[in-house]
Amino acid sequence: MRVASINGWQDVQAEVLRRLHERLWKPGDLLPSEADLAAEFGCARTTVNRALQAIADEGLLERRRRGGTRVVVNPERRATFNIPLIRLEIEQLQREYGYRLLKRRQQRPSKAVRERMLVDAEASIVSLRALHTADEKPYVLEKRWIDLAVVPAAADADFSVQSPNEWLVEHVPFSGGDLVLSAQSASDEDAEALSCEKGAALFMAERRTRNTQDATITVVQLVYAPGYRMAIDL
Amino acid sequence: MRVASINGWQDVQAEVLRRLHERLWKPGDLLPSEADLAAEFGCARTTVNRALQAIADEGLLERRRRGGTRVVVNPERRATFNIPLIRLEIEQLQREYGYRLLKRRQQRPSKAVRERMLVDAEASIVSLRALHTADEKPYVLEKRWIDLAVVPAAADADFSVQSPNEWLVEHVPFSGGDLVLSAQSASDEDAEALSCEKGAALFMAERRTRNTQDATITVVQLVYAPGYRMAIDL
DNA sequence: GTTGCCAATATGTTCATACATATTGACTTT
DNA sequence: AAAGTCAATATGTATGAACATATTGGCAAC
Repeated sequence: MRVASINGWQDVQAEVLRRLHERLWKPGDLLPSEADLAAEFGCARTTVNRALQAIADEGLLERRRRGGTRVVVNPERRATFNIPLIRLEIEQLQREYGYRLLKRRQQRPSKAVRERMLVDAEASIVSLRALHTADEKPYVLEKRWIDLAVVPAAADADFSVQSPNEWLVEHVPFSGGDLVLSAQSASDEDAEALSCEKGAALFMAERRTRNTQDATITVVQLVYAPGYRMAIDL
Repeated sequence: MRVASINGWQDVQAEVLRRLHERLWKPGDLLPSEADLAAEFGCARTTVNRALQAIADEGLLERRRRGGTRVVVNPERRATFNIPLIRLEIEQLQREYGYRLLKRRQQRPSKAVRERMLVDAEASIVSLRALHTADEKPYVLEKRWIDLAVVPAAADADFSVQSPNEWLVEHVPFSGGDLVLSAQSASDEDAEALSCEKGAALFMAERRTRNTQDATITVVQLVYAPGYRMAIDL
């Protein structure tokens, strides 16, 4: 007997994963039915189901009713990573976190901002610039725009002590959004705020957050100081 | 009665999510026990369990035995994204995919490569440079190193017709790895291969792939042409 | 041959029950 | 007080049974 002892669904998952890695079941292959596997492993079909579901969620298996369970051909690696609060990210590096509000204006959106936020020209927007530092050194420049029509309370919020991100997390329920990562050359503004050369290669994350009614709450550009690396576990 | 009809676990999940978004249950709050919720929703505890597990997997709830289910304080947004084959990524943009092997050498690793691959100086490494094009224009420069001790077959593989990535996916079972995203200034080599200015800001993804024995199979640096944006759904 | 229908089948999901396990908190002992 | 003990409790998980649902493939009607 190959299988030492299959008790829980995690054991089933481990065994199935082993067979996948060993290429005993190759990409494109059809797996035995849940019932057969349950019989082989000596457990309930429910248990096998749980295990296969978990693997399918990871993207390694494809399951269809009546069609059975199939090994995915191009196992697209799916990475999941967290987007922490900047403060926590810095503190986790054992460095001292600092925050400074550089600029705050309330205005009509420019064309560029309108496109990013999907709002019209009459919208009232709070525009912010803030710098997060690690051990007194510039870590990331935060450029943020908040739609006052969606978050009226932002007009009176004091962003000089608490970063917009933390304020928003605390005060506004949000649901979805999207994230775009890119590389940008440092503009004059970036270079001054981050104390780096103009034209330096900067890592940028732009994030749009929507509420449950699908209205844009806020858009933020995080422009990191040169040398920043975003690590992701696979 | 607020709840129209709770049949399946997805309904329970939706209702719980609604209450989280509405801040009926605030960050830090303790939820009612599974049994209580099951009673309220008129379904089995198993069903509630399934729903809460799913939400916890998304990172919005924290569950501990005996401790109950708690709303996470800082709902770290967790993003999941796929890392497609470059060919598929380009084809999905409705552009014509092209591939060209620029250089191939078999050598001892340099110090930089040793650090990245965690191998010693006597290792035998296949070093590759390849260019992926979209509509004939440079899309991404692939710099790859393969450890022949781990993948002997790579010595005889013909990478002039098939990209290393696709060859590896087909021939080598792998399990884990890590990924680092960053911004880099274009080196002379980068500028020439990607037909861009030297010093331009380039988006780079560096990926290390390990096999089941935790040995480094391959390290790849993907240096994208200027303007590349990596989009991620949240 | 083409179309339409039906039965077989594999996964999806619910349910009640039972037991496992971690953790809390009260109570007891030192 | 401090430390140890133990029962109560909420989640974690297994099970068998049942029904739901999608999909396949064959058979029949046209």
